[in-house]
Amino acid sequence: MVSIKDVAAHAGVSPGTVSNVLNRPGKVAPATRERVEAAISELGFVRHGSASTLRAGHSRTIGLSVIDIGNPFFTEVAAGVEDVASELGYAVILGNSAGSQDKEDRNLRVLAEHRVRGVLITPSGEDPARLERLREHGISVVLVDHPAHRPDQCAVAVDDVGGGRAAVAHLLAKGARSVAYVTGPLTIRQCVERREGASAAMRATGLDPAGLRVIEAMTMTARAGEKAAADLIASGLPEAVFCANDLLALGVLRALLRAGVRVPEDVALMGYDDIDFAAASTVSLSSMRQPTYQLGRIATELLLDECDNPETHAHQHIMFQPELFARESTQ
Amino acid sequence: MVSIKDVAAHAGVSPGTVSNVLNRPGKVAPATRERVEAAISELGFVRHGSASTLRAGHSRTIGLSVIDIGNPFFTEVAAGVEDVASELGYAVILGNSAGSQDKEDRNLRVLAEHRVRGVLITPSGEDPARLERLREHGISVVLVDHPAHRPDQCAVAVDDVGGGRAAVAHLLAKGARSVAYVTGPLTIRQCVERREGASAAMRATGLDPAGLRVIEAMTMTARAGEKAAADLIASGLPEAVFCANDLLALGVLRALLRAGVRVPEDVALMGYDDIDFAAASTVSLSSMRQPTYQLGRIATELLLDECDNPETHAHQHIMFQPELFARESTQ
DNA sequence: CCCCCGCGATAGAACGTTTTACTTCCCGCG
DNA sequence: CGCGGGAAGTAAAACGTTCTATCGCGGGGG
Repeated sequence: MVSIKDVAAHAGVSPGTVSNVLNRPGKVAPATRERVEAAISELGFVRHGSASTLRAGHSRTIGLSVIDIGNPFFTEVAAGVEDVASELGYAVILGNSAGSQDKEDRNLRVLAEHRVRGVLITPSGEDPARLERLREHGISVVLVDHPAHRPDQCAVAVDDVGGGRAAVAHLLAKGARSVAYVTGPLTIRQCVERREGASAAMRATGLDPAGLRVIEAMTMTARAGEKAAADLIASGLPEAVFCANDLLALGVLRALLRAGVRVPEDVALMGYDDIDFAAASTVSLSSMRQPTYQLGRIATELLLDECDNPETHAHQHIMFQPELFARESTQ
Repeated sequence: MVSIKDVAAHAGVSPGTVSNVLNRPGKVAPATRERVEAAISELGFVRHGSASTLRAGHSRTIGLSVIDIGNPFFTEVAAGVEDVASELGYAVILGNSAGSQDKEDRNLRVLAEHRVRGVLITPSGEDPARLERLREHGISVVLVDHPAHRPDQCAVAVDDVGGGRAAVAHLLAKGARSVAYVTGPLTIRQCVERREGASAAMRATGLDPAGLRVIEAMTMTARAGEKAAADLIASGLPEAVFCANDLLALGVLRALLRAGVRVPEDVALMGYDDIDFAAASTVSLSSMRQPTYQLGRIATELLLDECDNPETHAHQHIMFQPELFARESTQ
């Protein structure tokens, strides 16, 4: 294994100079720099990142912890993160919490051990303490798709209450009077806030928000949506169904159609996230679009700014508004 | 920042003993072990992974390099990888090559710098030399969704020629005589092999394989599929369209329907991968299913076996057969 | 002519672990 | 009673960088 010393010997300079070529090429005379660079490529040297991290006290790696990597929503976020990170020469360690706090904890521990420069996280629960521990270890944290826990922290979020309200307002405007809300675990903030928005919309129309029928699925997947639809069918269909995300909605749609229920004639249906597949489904799905890719990009830019320019960095709380796309499922 | 020395001092032992507690708890007397463990949790110590990697010579991290993280196919693979890795205490660094060799090179360099234990890769081109360089640095490589370059290497693949043949044979059996193949870049092996399979199927039915109309898209996305469909419509529709993946097929489907072309009456349509959304689309999509999650799981198991048991490890070349699912789009 | 300054490069310590060789202690056996 | 040997723990070197202090050198100002 060729190290910086071998390169130094081969180029007839000291290891320190090689390090300078690597890290601040401006500080070294052009002639020697070229000699060192020649030696580097000749010997096929690649820097030992761990040694560098150990000595320098920080790495060029960030962590990304998401709730469900199988969800196109997070995939798009991840794409935004990856793009920015790789532009700035950072690597991304991916952690999938799959909605489990345990798994999230394990992932965060791995990230802490790696001394990542910072962490982007969509927390799966509401326990800021775990994130505090990261900050104590000098790891910056930016919340993604989640409002800030505290002022001295960046966060990039989308207005979920507003989104839930707009979605259900739309359903009510189409004439529905009974609405069901198919949601993921109510430990997930997004699910809770979208429900609040839904209730608010009902209240605003003069309906009793207690009439909102809530079906809580264990996971936010199409399969879980199918099961939820079976429940709905068994216990009497509402006039409209609002789902906490598109995966659930697609599952509900599939199960309803299979049972001979017509959408939107018998039941109107709204999803959330406006994933690419929403518009392509059997009955194209009305949904709330969020700026996913941008969410990832901006969060990463904030994080890396916080890491690279700690003194000039200004913490920001960014809140996007989701956008309603009405399609066949709510005609 | 609390180090192993602080823990040692706090527990009244030497740093070496703390290291032993961490790495081979069996070697240390129960009483001292407890004392050390108490100190660890009391001080909130977390091991410095880089120092550990530096000294031990290897890390507990693997790299995963995929062609398109936006494609549910790869997402499912990644889920399989992540599950196995996290079960065995490994972290995963994700790299998205987005089909670009440059980006893939950059990602591999980052992985090499991190001295990852091994790399799982779906190569986006056919240049084994880059992977050789990794192996020279002592990094094991397992190919995912790609046959092995060499015997002393693990690989987990799916029979793409067979899949392409089965898909087109199905279209021909449904009565189509003219077939178009909508594919991604023909630098991607999967695209090439599925075309070969398609040609073989035509030959087997007594048709001239040169009659297979090939439309090459720059990316394998729904958007690219829509554009390809526009081309098809402009230049005269075939009786059947076979797409190199479901994303392309969904795009083609969307564009065809929008143009008033009926599927399958006017044009039969086949996708590939059988992503979850294939069955849920406007006209449910016939497709070739591949064991994606298993692909990721098995590849990771092979990789970690190779890393952890280098002497007993037997290299394997695994080849799965894809499975045809016929749905409305080819009725 | 000498002193000082800055540029370019160097020597060597330091980062936090793991590992090897070594010490100490105690037990059992001849 | 002495000796061998295992168990438990320690001291110190080593891993490959980065960084701080330092040095030599040439040039410009006093």
